[in-house]
Amino acid sequence: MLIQEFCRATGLGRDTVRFYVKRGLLTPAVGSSPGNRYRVFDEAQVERARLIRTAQRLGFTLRQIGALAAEYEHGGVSREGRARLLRQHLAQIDVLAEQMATLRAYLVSKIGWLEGGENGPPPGLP
Amino acid sequence: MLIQEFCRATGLGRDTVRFYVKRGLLTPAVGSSPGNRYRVFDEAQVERARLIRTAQRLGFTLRQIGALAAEYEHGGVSREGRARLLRQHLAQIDVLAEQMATLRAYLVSKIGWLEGGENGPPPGLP
DNA sequence: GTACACTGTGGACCATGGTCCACAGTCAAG
DNA sequence: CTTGACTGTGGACCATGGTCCACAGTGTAC
Repeated sequence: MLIQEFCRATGLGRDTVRFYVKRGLLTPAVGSSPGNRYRVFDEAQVERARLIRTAQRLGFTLRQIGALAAEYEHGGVSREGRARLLRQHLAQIDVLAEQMATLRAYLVSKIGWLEGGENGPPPGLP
Repeated sequence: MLIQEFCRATGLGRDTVRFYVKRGLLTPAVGSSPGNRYRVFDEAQVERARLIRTAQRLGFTLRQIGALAAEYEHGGVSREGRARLLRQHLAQIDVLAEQMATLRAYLVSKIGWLEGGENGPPPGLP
């Protein structure tokens, strides 16, 4: 598929896709026919775009995602190196999860307090 | 406490604190003695700074955090309005949690695959 | 072959969230 | 009363992650 259809498939903008390609996050084939330089995307690229967006929402930078995506595509790193890289990402996610749980618990208790007529003291951050 | 001690207490930089104050995220008293304009921070501000950093790591923008922080300080919104605001944040967190769980599961299975000698096909993103 | 949609490129521009710097006032210690 | 640490201000600068634009080539339909 060409860029427009890829944009529809992924929800990304044309310029965002160009930006990701420039960063090496997406690696479409180039030249749908000899003579042009149209980028040609396949399903693997669509899947990769989804991975990028997910990781991004989790607070990973495009730089980090580049490493993760390269791994995802079986980049030339050693098996141990790749596993170590993934464990780093995992640790990052687990830290995030803990903080998220904390903030979530705070929000839940605060909502309960607000809706319960504000009895007692307002809950504080743990 | 003055800004330097506040920075030590929160791990923020001087300029970052100034930046947050400008944005209204932190609201120190001004004037430790008549004649100066030194910002005076208390424990509530330290706690607030922690809330800001946590929320920020979870992907909230400073703009959103401003609203949350105002709520935290019992800003002048109605009880229903405040509860609604908090539920929005909660929903945002829950979406994030789901995506996080997905990516986490992918990472775990991929690590297992790498460490198990790469038997079978590489796990795909769910 | 002309029109029109689609594609490419390079570069300018933008918002966010800081970070750095020069310069000036404040204040406690000696 | 000077020195040095600390504070304030305004403004320049930076990285990240886009977004917009003008201009030019491509491809298809008429």
